[in-house]
Amino acid sequence: MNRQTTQGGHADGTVGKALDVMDRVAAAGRPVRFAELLAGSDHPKATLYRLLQTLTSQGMLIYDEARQTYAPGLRLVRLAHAAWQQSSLAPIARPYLDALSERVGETIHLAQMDQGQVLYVDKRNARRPVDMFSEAGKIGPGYCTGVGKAMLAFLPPDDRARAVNMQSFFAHTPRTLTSPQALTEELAAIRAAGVSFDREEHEPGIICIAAPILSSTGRVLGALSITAATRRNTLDGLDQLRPALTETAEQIAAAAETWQFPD
Amino acid sequence: MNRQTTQGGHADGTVGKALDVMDRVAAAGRPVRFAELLAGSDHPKATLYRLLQTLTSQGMLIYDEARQTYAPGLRLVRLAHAAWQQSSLAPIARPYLDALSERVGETIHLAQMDQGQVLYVDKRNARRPVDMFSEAGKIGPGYCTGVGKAMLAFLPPDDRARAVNMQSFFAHTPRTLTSPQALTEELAAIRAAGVSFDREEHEPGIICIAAPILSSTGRVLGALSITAATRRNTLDGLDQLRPALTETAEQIAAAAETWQFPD
DNA sequence: GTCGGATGTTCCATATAATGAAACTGTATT
DNA sequence: AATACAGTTTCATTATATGGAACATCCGAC
Repeated sequence: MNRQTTQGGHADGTVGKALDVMDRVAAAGRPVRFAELLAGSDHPKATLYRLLQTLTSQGMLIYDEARQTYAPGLRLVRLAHAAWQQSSLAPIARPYLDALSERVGETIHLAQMDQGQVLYVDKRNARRPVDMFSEAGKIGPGYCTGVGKAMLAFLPPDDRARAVNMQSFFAHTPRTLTSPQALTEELAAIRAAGVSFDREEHEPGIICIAAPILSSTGRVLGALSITAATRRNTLDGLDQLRPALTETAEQIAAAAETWQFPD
Repeated sequence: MNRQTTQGGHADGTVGKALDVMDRVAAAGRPVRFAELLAGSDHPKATLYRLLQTLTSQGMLIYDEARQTYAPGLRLVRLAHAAWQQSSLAPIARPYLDALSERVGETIHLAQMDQGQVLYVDKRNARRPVDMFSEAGKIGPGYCTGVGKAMLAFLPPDDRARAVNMQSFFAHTPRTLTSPQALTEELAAIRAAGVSFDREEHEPGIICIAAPILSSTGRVLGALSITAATRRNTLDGLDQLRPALTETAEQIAAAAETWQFPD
């Protein structure tokens, strides 16, 4: 039950409206009926209808005639592959994630920031290395995850303030930080420490240590985390892995740098 | 060097044009400059320019000011996650792929058809991983891959004819089928056999056996393949795995069926 | 430094495509 | 049969996209 700020922003032109519809269909997480979308939208019936038709004919949505429902289309998967490969840290970070995974044996996440939210772009499981965006593409909240806080902490002040205000502050657990003030204080502490911890703030029993990935100019590129269950590890235990974590984060930052400026 | 038919189809409305631009940016496989896109597009400068601006402001593209290049944006990854989870066979097939992987130990691909092309939606690596790049979201040709031929073979005749005509018939290897006639004959043989083989038609040294995943009504849902390197296995060797392959394909089909019609 | 040429950006009258109220069709429900 | 509801189509109106051309900016060459 995750009430993220459902934006609504400045939808420029027809394309913006169409993409807004895409978002809503995707956000539903299951096939949706026309009426459902109509209820949640401020477009008139006919307009929404034609948008859906266009998107369907474009392969961005799939329409199930039998059940009269819309779902995101596979064309997206194709496009996203290109995005993942070119515009995410994942391909660059891959070998370093592999090495870190080998070294610490715990679950690892690589994340980036997208519109105030955490977007996971790669992952290593505690055991078998299922590579790929089965899990990548998943989003999470910024204010109560290790990677989210690590990235927020190192944003430029104004961006940070804006991002903090976009958070929902839903109390996922008793430990979740539920106010902008509390979060802002925490972020200052994280800047001082260089790493962030998730102290069961998102899911009970799940803790993590995370470090930002920063460019040489100090810009936030992403974040890296090591996750564990409280029954298998402790915050102190994770803190032992801090050198491995920050070292890897720096390697990824360096690799990204070379990639950005080849000659 | 993969010259797929670059479609050009019926781009309805502004949304269609915008998505066409997205495709071109994604197809480039690297950040592209305005001029490059302009050259490959039949839109006038100003039109293309505004389309790019809209897409960028929507997060569908990322614009690198320094290099003046466009690349697919991370918003896509978010949307695609939803598509992958809801509209692909991958989540349903996951346990069966795991089991098959355990059983045969070779590289496995799960694919679906998208606009005449093969879209890979999941994968398991071989125990001794062959160096082969294919990940979810990747696309491949229909006429010279095991999964592609398996799906084409079982399409309804008219769809099949249309799909066959959309192929590029580029000769990736000496063994590639390079004419619609040759492919059509092969597809008939595959229908009779129930499985297809890739006899180094796409990459030298890489062979595979593939089976279609068919709904109870005979509709093509996707295809499943087992891949190997010629230095480690033979077509006959792969044929030994046919029961495991077809069995898994049937299990996935059955699972998809239940998923489609829960009550 | 100045010129030439290419690349990227803005303008604005026009044409086109999106809009949405309302009418219509089909399918459940009583 | 009557009613309600979800989905689809119509069409005059309006907003939006269009694209030719002018403008700006960058960069290498002379």
